[in-house]
Amino acid sequence: MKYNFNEIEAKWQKYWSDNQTFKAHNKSHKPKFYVLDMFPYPSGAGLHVGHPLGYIASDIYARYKRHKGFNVLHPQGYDSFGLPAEQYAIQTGQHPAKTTEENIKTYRRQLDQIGFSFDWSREVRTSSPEYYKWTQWIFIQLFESYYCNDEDKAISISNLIETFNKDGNKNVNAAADENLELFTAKAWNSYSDKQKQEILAKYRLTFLSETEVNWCPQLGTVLANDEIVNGVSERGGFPVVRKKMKQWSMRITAYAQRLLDGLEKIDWPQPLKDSQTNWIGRSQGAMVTFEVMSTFKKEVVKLSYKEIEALKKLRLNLSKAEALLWGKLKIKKGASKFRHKYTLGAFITDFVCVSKKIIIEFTGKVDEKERISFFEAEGFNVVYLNEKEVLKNLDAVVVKIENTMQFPKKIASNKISKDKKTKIDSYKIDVFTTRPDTIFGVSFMTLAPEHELVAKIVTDDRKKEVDNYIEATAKRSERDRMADVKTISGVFTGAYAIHPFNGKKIPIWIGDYVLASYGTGAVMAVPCGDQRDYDFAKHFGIEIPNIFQDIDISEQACEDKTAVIANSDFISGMPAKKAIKRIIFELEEKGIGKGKINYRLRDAVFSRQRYWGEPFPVYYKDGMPQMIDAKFLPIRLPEVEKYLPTKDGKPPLGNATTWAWCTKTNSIVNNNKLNNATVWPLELNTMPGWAGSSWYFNRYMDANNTEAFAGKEALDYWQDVDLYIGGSEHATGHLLYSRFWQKFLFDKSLVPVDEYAKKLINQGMILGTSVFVLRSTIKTNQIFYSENHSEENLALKDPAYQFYSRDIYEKFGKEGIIDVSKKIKEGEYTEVRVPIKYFINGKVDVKNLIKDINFLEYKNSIFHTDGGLWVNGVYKIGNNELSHDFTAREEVEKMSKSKYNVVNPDDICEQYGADTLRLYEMFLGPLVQAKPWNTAGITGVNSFMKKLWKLYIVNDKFTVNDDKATKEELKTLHKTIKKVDEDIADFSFNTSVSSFMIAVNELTALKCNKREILEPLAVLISPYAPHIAEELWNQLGYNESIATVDFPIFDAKYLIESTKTYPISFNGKMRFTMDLSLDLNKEEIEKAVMTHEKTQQQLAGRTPKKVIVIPGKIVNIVG
RNA sequence: GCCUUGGUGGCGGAAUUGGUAGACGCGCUGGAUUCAAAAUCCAGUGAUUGCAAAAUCGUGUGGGUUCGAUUCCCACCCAAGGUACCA
Repeated sequence: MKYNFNEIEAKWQKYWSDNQTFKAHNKSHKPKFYVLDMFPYPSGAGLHVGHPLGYIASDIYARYKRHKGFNVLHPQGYDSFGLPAEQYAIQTGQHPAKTTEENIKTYRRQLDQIGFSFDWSREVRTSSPEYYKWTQWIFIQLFESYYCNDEDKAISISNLIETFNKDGNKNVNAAADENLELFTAKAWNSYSDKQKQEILAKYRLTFLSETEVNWCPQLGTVLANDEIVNGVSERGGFPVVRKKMKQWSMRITAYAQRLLDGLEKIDWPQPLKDSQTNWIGRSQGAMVTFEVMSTFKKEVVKLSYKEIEALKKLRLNLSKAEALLWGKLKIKKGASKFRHKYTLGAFITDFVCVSKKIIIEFTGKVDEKERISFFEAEGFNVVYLNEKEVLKNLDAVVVKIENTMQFPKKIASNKISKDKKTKIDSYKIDVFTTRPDTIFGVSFMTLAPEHELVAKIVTDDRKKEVDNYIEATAKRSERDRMADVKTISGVFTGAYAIHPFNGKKIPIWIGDYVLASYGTGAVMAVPCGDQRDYDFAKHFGIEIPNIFQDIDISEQACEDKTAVIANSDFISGMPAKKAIKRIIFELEEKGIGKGKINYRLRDAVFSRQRYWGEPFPVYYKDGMPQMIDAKFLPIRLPEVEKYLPTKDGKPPLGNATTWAWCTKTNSIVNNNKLNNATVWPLELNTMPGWAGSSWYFNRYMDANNTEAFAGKEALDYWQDVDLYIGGSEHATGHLLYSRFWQKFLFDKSLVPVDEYAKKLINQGMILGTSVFVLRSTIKTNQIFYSENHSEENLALKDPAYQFYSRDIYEKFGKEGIIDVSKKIKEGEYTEVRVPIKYFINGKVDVKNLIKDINFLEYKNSIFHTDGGLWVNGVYKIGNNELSHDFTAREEVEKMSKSKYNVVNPDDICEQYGADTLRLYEMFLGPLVQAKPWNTAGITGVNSFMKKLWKLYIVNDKFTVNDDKATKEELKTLHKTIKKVDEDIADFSFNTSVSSFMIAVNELTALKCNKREILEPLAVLISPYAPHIAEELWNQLGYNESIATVDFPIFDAKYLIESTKTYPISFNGKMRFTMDLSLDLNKEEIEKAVMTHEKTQQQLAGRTPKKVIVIPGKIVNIVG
């Protein structure tokens, strides 16, 4: 009987599966314990060695807890919607469902082969309709809810409607859009259904909003941030533009404070909590409004070139009603002459008769209010029309206009008009500051260069400089602008703001250290209190008033909050805290500001323009989104012919022919039935990757429930996750969004707890070796040889990329590839990752690389190898040994499919067995630390397994006997029990493996083959190496699985020592050791040490100044 | 820039509340076994000097606290991950 791991592992894996050993029960007298892994995305590359790292750790924990008497829930599933499957579908035309199914099969085989104790009866797949039915259901719940700030929780939108019916919205305190308008109950009840829906959307927890996306016209898709490198698409290098798109958003901002507060009660790693805290970005301060001085520019704002161009187009593109009306109005001459699309101020009017001061406008413009006040302030009479009435009775409309011209309505008195005028003419700058107490120290303001006001306030003489600066800024990334604190740059706009308290003129600058995306994109600069403002002021010679008492600011700003405020009118002499309160009070009194808590967190975009994701349960009636009744869920993903966006840029679902909602039959019907009455278009976006993963941990509790996302009884029993293991890269994605959803579900009383994971551990990632090859950035028709090749040139039919062996680059390319090709200049080449599997013995296997599915675009490329080159996949020149060699650069980085550097665990299982793989991955180092993958040490772990086996089975015979264990044997055992208990509690699995090795080494040396020792040892090791443990347990004579056998109990009595080997140090340096009884007291120890000959030898006649004796620890002789 | 984590032999990594630095494993060297190899077993293995006994140096760098520092404090350097704050 040899240690045949393949046989043993297969045997026990089958046993576990046949006997459902790890099935968790929703009813049990045992205490519950829920161990969860972040479920994997089933990519085509299969499981890599980085995945199991966390899974092995959690599996050890789960198995350990079973031994400790817990009812353990340890499930697994697949986050199976995602981009790679879709990308593959685009490339190969295969349905993502099909490839996903295949990939899952591979994953399952690989997971099974490592021997995880998952309860597979609870498997979930986010892409299965039975699962996403409930994702859609939760989405509907979010749509039907709003966040009430008074109750501090989400409640049903129907409550809100009731309030509107009774009181309008004046008393509503809810998380909502910024641009809310007040309305009365009367007004509410007079609104059309559409208007009501528009207002409610501003409150709902999920809503449609215009959001900017990265649009790549050439690829015809929206790109994720990490698909963009240096402003162009990673694939293909095409330009990317910012484009506005209507998308679903989640009002996560409503939960900002609770997400922050919740962090205090969960045991998650501090760095992870920090990044969530920073992501939410709470800062307390005040909003202050500064008025811009309007001493110049009485003239109306000029339109930019772009706007004029747009105007020309507008004039050509009249609506039917407009065209009809223009036909009537343009014939009027003289004082009654009308112009159309004429600009007044910053507004474009529909029609205007300047001499008679009449404006004719179609209703329904977004900025209608501002238009009215401006037009009226300018003394115009405005006639409002709607399209329908023009189309219906043109003549009546013309009569109406003529009447107005004859009997002009008296417009508001001059005085009010003037007031309004100043209001319109003067711009305002809102700033958020955490130090409103320093407001008297403001000596300039800085706007972000992209701030919308910049173009409006800049003076003519500064315009050119400002424009140049804006252009230069646009090229810099936000990261770059933030990180670079050394370069101080900015431009004065020529405009001034007015200090709200002392009326001083404050110059307005723009500077790229201010980001448009943060706060209001404007800063009130206080150079004496902020180092960056200080540096800016110094650099440009701006005044630096000192508002701190007895503080020298000649060298640097004072950012100390304890400084007392001075030279600040009514707050002089106050400490910061008091001054802040007073200023906020004054700001509120004057109506120019208020105390505010600002969050950096923004509402989360919840749409993707992709195929392979959850469809929304939404159809559009007259352009307004409608939820499909929950009883008709799931709304299944439709079939499409192509997974690319449609020609007119709609998401891939736009290709579906059966994708309309019939409200009569409540079913999905063919698009040709669309009738704008009973059949309406369905939503074309799909949900993002984080939708399905935001609640899956609840589904596992009751995975097969068809009546609810999970039954109440199951939810109440399992409550929450006791241990969650996963990577820290999900800190601000999955881990924040899922907390948000959980809190929402909690508010709706759908789950019993508002934090779903008590404890979380981040496993460190496994690093892999990536291989980079050099490629020209452009395709050329000519192939040029480097000097060691022939001199001839070849002309290609089609232009192709050129790849260069690293050695060629090293030899010739130090000053750029120019020396190699004589045409490809420096900077015109780039690095491309290639899969590690084509990197053999330090060389790239070009022949097979170009056949790879991901490299099809390089099929016809030219590869400059060390001794020749490949053209069109054929080897052209050179026939020596070197000629096929293609070298590349290696780099250690995160192991990931997208980096093509994954290593598959299958080979290791095959060669050494799953138990060895499990132990080895743990033995690599601390769980939480990142470490490079290297199989060098695996033989050591494998030989440990063999040694363990040999303790029980010698010469193929089971040799365990019932003799009494010796003191030493018991000591080894209990030492190990203690260590393993402690290590598991600390998640220090690597040291456990070491202590197993030590134990086995010691027991081997003692020739121990006693049941009293070897039985507990098998249990001890079973969480780590379950297959061998089961087999040994079976050999020991048990027919039941070892999985729930009680864990050995540590007994300290076996570790009691009578002597201690004392290290004897001289001036802190250990010189020799002495065995002494632990019964000795300080004096006795000192005496024994001092009389020892080695001590005398060390002292060489000197008398020690001091002797430090710590009984049981150390002796140190000083002198 | 800032935040987080980390920096210990040739390599992965150990080291209780400050108390014998380098456990355990790999690799390497030598030996046993073998016709030979694999496998297995035994011994050695931080560096320098030395026949040895032993000595000196050594946990990223420089300081400090202490009888004693990988561990605590200060300053700095490097690497990886993240990128929000300072408005």
